[in-house]
Amino acid sequence: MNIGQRLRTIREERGLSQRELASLAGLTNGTISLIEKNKTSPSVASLKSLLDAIPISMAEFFATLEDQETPKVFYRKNEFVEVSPSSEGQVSLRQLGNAEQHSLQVLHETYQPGADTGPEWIVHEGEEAGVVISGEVEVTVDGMIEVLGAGDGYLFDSRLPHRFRNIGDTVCVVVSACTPPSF
Amino acid sequence: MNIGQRLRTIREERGLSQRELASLAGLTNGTISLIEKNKTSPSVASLKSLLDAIPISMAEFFATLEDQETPKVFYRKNEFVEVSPSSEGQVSLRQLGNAEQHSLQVLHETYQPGADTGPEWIVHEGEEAGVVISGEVEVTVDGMIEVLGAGDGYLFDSRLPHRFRNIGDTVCVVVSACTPPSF
DNA sequence: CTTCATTGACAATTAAATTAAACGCAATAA
DNA sequence: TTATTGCGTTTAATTTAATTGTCAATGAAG
Repeated sequence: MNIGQRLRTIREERGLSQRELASLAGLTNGTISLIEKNKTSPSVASLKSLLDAIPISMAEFFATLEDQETPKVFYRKNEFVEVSPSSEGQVSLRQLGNAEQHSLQVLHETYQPGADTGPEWIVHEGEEAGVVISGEVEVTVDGMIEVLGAGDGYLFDSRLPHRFRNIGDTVCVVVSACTPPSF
Repeated sequence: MNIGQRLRTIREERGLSQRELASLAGLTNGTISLIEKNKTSPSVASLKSLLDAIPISMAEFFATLEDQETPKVFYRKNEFVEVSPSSEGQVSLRQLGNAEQHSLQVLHETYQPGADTGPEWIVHEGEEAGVVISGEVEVTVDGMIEVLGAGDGYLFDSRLPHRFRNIGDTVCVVVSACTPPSF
């Protein structure tokens, strides 16, 4: 659905800061930040307050949001959705399309030098594969460690504990696919 | 907004029970019950799940909801919204219009025999007045107690602690007004 | 009438959204 | 430099929504 991007767009169109809109709507700037980053799904009541303050109707808000929602096939690079859970800026996971509606999740991943998805192990259902586009990444799967460079790839059962680390001194870019989508 | 009534209407149009819709949407029947009674404001994500299961788009849902939202002046009796906080069934507070947008709140109140808004005192901003339509009600305001019958009325500063009790053996009906709306 | 199934509602618990207070960053001015 | 202001973000605590496990009421079947 990407409520967040839509809200941010119309907020910025009006030249409002998160704090300004927050005070108009009777909410806090923190809440707006979380909503715009799709870290939380606002209650209908909260969203209504925000839209009343802008102002724009719920129907309008969702109309243009759902228009672009007819089976979408092509995505420009700025349409990828950032989904990195802990946003330390070290790891960027940019998702192709609005997942959840598909049984396939494709990510455009960027690992800054030193970036690390661990040390807690990632475990989830499905299978996972990827190709390294540039840089180097150390991939650990169920105890097996390998350093992959541009052109290399991986494929494993996601239920095996796994971890990614950029141990080099250049940015590492990976394109990966998971099924079913989860993380 | 009355999300609840709108949801209930379209759900019943499709001949779905709360449980059926709940399982389709991946929620629980309890949640739907609360939403339909306007006891909670669902998250956009929850509402989306429900509407996808019906199915109907968000825009559609809010469009017809906001259509009837152009400055409404007349209300049929079935359009009053029940707002009694603790629904013991003893006290019914049916609100004229969709408050919050107005600085005046009018309630059509029904007190069953023995019904009591106490013993905790009600205190809020504004003024409050009412007329007894039928039956008898004991009204206590700031320690002053009076029993009012059909045709009688009251008017006081809402900041004074107050309480209503139907001490008779017949249903008591009162029409009241508050400003600003709150309870 | 009893039994079984289904309905909507509710209280207590769990999960999630929201707040309040910070933080880091960039631009500006002293 | 060193404050100062305004921005978006983040974290912990609080508030609110959602779930779970009932409950009484209704209706159909035996």
